[in-house]
Amino acid sequence: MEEPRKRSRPGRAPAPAGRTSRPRQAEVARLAGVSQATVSLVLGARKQGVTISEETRQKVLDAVRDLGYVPDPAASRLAAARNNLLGVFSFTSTFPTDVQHSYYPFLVGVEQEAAARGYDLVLFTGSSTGGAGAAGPNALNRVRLADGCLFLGRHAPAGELLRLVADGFPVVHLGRRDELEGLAWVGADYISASQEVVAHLAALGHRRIVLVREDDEAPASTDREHGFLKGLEEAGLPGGPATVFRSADPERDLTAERLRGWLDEGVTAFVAEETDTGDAWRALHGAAHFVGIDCPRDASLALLGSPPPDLADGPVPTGFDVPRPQLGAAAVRMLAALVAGEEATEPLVACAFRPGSTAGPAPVHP
Amino acid sequence: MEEPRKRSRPGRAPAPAGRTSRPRQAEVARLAGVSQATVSLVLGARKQGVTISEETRQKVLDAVRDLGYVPDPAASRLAAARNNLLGVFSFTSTFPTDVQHSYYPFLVGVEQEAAARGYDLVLFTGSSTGGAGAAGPNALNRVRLADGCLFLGRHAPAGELLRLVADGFPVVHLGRRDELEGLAWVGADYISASQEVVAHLAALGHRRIVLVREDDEAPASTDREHGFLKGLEEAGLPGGPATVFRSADPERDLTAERLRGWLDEGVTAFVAEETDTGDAWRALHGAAHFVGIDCPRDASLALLGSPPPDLADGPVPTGFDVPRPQLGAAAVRMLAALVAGEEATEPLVACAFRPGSTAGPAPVHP
DNA sequence: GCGCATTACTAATACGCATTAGTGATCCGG
DNA sequence: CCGGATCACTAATGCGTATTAGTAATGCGC
Repeated sequence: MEEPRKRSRPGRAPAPAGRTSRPRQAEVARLAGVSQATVSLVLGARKQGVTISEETRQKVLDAVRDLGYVPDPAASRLAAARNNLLGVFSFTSTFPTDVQHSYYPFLVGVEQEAAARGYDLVLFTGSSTGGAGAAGPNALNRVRLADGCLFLGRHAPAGELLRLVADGFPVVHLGRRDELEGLAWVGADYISASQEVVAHLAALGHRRIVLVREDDEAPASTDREHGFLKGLEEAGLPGGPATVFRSADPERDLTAERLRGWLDEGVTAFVAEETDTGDAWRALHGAAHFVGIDCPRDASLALLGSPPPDLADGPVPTGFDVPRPQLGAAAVRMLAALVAGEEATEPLVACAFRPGSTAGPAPVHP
Repeated sequence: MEEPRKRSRPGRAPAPAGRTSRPRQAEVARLAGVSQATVSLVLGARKQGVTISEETRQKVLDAVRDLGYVPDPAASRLAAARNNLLGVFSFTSTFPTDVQHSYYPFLVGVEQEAAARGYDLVLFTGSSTGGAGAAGPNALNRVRLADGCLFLGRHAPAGELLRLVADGFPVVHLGRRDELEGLAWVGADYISASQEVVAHLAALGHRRIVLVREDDEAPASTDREHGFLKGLEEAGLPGGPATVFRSADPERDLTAERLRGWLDEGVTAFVAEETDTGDAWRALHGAAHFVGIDCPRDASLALLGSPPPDLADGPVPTGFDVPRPQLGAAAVRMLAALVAGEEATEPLVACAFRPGSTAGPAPVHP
């Protein structure tokens, strides 16, 4: 048989030359005259029952100082079975050249909340997927190296997302996505916010209000319409499809004639939804200006969201702000909950009403 | 006595409830009908002698795909391997509320270059906030989880940085930092760029040029002065301390009288350095405006950098642009080189000359 | 057809730390 | 003064991966 000599250790290559190896807990333990486990106990946040005498504690801490010991995060995280890493995946590049197109405002909240909870962030770039990551149908797999992952934008392929969810991997989508069964998400409460804007207009005396929206089926759009109609109903105002103007190209279809027609019919307030392009608001704003409306004297305007950058210099529109940093923070909270195996937290984040200066009392009609 | 049942395993807390754990190499191995070691061999970059049959290789790769296996970064690191993660650490929050103060332009380049090389980025958070991420003297230590780390801003504590370097951990500082022995950095070549601006002015016929700078010792400042003086010398113009106006508070000290004095002495061009606050340029710009100088007819102005945001709407200053995205990319290139055990790459990145509209031919003197 | 190479794997670690069962001591009540 | 409780620690193990020694199977030369 084999004689019991010590195996010439497999498992490790010699340490890279020239690299002064840092002290380990074992060295600290030797210097302090205790066991490695004791060192770990002293250094680790006190868990439960374990008690360490003050004397031992000091010996260990002294040794730690003398040797300049610092823990190896890889080992800690491996042993603790959690990496303290949250993924952030955006299908487009996280830092596009043009900051206007970035998720920056969300990331502000994401970073803050993650930091507050002791998580670091891993940024995955789905767009490139060059180098190591396979671009194939499994491009999303790489996110599994984190404890959970946040998805930004509506371009993440549904199939892969659901696969992750089905595997029990914690996933949170920033932006409503409830067509995907089981996918956790956080989103802004456009319904309540839109309703509130209508209530504001109604309180100012407006009886006939029209919503201008683009022609898509995104939840963000239908929610706003929903809230708009709910607001009308609450205020006891006439609702129905006639109060909603829907167009695939508002800048072309929202003509001066149409606007004058509405005014003649007694409409005194107009509400536009916010979209990627900002076209609805731009069209409304443009037509009102063209017709020569003195806003808010002749009529009131409101915007269900924030104005596009090119109109940022104009008067502040009455409406609401999407609290992007708070959305980011809420997403991290939910993700952290899922990672911890808890229930998902509240998905809806309230929008802040913005008084603005484009809405005023309804003009007294002759 | 106890019957020989399996020890109720110490060493591990039960996995968080309800969480199906990610697949490991062991699961892949079982599915493929091979050993864990084989999986590791197939996935790892082919080392030496080991050979794997194409058939086995495929079985393993199929199993990897089916299970969505991704290596655990902590385990990889612990086993002395790479994990394709580059750290990004900024002492201040990476995404401050005000995008103006962010490292965004650098990150554009960092992300691109990292993606191109197959690295993902880990954003180490909690630098500013006192979150769970520990503020202690070892706040920087967690970056060791990554293969290397990029540091932004000049607030990273020197001691800890040097400790990382001394331990052989790949570190690159974005921004010159050569007072720290052994620290690799990348920075903009302010010397050449400043020299070029002076050359441009000299070519326009200016014979007397004054530099306005703030009163600090940052390399970015001294480099600009150095390049300025070098430019004068090259052009055969009078140099010396008289051509440099140095003030801790330029807006107060750079008075209209002083400016008139210079003009009377025959100075026809003024150069300001760029600083965090932009005060030098603001003072110069303000005084020139106050004195009623028609720029560039009466005198030329130049800015060694970019104007502060509040002056972004004014005329484009002649000077140079700091190529922030390229700096980010260069930093990643250097970091990747260090991780691969190669020599550091070129640390200096050239700035782009910006013609602008504030410099013109020197006025003909009576 | 026997030794020696080569091929294609697997077994057995080691990495550094966290956790928990176990083990002497010491204390305490009755 | 004995059994149990408490205290203060240590031993043993596992986390998931990389590496290397070992091995069975096959090929090959002479």
